[in-house]
Amino acid sequence: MSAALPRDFIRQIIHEDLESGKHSEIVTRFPPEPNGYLHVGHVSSICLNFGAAGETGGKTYLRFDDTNPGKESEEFMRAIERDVHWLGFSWDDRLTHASDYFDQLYDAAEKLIELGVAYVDSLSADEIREYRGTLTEPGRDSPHRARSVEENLELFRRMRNGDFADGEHVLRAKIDMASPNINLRDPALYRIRHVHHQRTGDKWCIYPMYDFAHTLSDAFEGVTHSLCTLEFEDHRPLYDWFLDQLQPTSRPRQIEFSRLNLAYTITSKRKLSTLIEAGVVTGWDDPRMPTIAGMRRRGYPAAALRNFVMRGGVTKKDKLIEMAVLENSIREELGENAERRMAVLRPLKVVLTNYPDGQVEMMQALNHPNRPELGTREMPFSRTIWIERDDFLEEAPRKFFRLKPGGEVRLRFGYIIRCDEVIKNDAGDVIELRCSYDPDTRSGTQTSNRKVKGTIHWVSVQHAVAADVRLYDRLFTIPDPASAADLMDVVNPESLQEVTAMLEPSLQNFEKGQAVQFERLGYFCADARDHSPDAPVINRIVTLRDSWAKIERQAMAS
RNA sequence: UGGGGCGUAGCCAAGUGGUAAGGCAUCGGGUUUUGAUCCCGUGUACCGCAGGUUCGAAUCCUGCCGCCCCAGCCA
Repeated sequence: MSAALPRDFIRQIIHEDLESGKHSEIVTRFPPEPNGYLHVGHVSSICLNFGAAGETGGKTYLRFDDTNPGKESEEFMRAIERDVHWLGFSWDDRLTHASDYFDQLYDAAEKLIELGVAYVDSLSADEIREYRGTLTEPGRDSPHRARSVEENLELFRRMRNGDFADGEHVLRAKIDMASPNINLRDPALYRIRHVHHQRTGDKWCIYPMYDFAHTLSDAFEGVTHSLCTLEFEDHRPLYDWFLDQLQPTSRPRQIEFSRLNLAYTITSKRKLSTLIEAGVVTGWDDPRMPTIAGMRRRGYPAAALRNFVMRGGVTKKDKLIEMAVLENSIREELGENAERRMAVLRPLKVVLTNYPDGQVEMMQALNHPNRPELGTREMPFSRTIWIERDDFLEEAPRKFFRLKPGGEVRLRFGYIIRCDEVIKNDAGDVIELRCSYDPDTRSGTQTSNRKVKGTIHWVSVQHAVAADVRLYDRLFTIPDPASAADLMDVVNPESLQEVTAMLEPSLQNFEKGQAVQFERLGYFCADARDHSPDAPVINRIVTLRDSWAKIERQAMAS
């Protein structure tokens, strides 16, 4: 059991801390800023935080880092809660906000002033930038750096009371303007913002900065291990500085890990919203979006996502994971659990000339070839059926074992048919096939042990249900779209293709969100938003592995 | 030419001084009424490079190279 658990370096630290008695219970937190939707990258953080704590009987807070009103909203909070919950994690009563601690944070700020390690600066933002120096040159002390404790206290209180306009003053930590670590060059702690806050209303007009609020929120909640991404590594000395100065009863430890990047996608909230604003996608939950909401709507199972990030592990190395890994996790999950159905994406009509007109037979179809306990369903079979256009080739290569003139194929759960005649329109397009069926070859009967190399799927024309099927492909044309000068240059114009497909009648009651495999095509789900029984809208989750496509590719290459 | 990180096969990733797990991908093959699943098999990884310590190093030391992050009153 425990041997199956991942033992990445963070979990190792956690176990050591438990064994050494440093901690008796592990407490972590997932601290999103509610200024956008969660994406694949967050899945890894969520699974790490909730996973590492949960595995040891510890607990995890879902804490909204809502220190920048104006950019944050309730809508995003609700979406985040929904996503984390859907992923399979719960926080019980541990749903908190940085804003829950605004009073304590304010008190802590005054304490820093009293300690003489924080001061009110009255330089403008531009001046502060100038004084900060550069990566290679030290900064200079602000002329206001030497203000007395009393003056600082008075100024800071007046800041809180609303005596000043935005930007007039800022509270800064007094650390070291010459530090090689720029985060230590007197970072801002509080800024004036006369903005309504989504939770605290107009109570405050000064708001704490991330480093200050985050460190103390961790301490207030008794967080033992504060896990964050690599870009905050430089902030750790500041994190520790706050703890050293204020000596809270609980001392959390910050540990950084690398974020997860997925090939052909982006995980920048800013860029994601650009896509929405530009109309490239329909919203945060567009099935092409790498957001949790988008992936959920696309039909990716939560378990697949969890397995996917577990496989990647937790390290400090920059990574760009191939799509194939994600797709494999999805196929693995769906292959095991999704029931099978038949649907024809690009229909080609086939008339079985020797099949009695008007006759309908009910064929027994397995819901899952490897799991007989999932039962069977009936599929009506008749004289006229739809087959996939791709399953017929007039001039077929030797290895093509589907339908071709004079050739035979098995209709899955049906009969073996032979193509006798190809009917074309004036333009020369194949519009119909005339075939004959072999009555002795009905699936399930022992009357025929004839074997044909190919088996194709089909749907009876008179019983078919038409549906709008959305075929999705990667949103970008290059593996690392974030590296593009202009994102718009690398969006895949063919990320969405819509077709009118023909579904087997049992799909009449396809339910929103339900996922099935359309045999030989891939996994599909009824769109959670647009689908309805009389106007089915279906998303392609992922295709099946396609070794025929590979053979074709190889043929093309040679 | 400041500081902080990271470098093990195409992509991830174990490994913590004893002579390189695993997954995905690839390429073969078997089973198959989904060219799916499943099952076998398949990789000289100069462990970034160069020195050094050691009986012995991916693991320790030194130097070098490459990549990422930091100059928001964003998080």
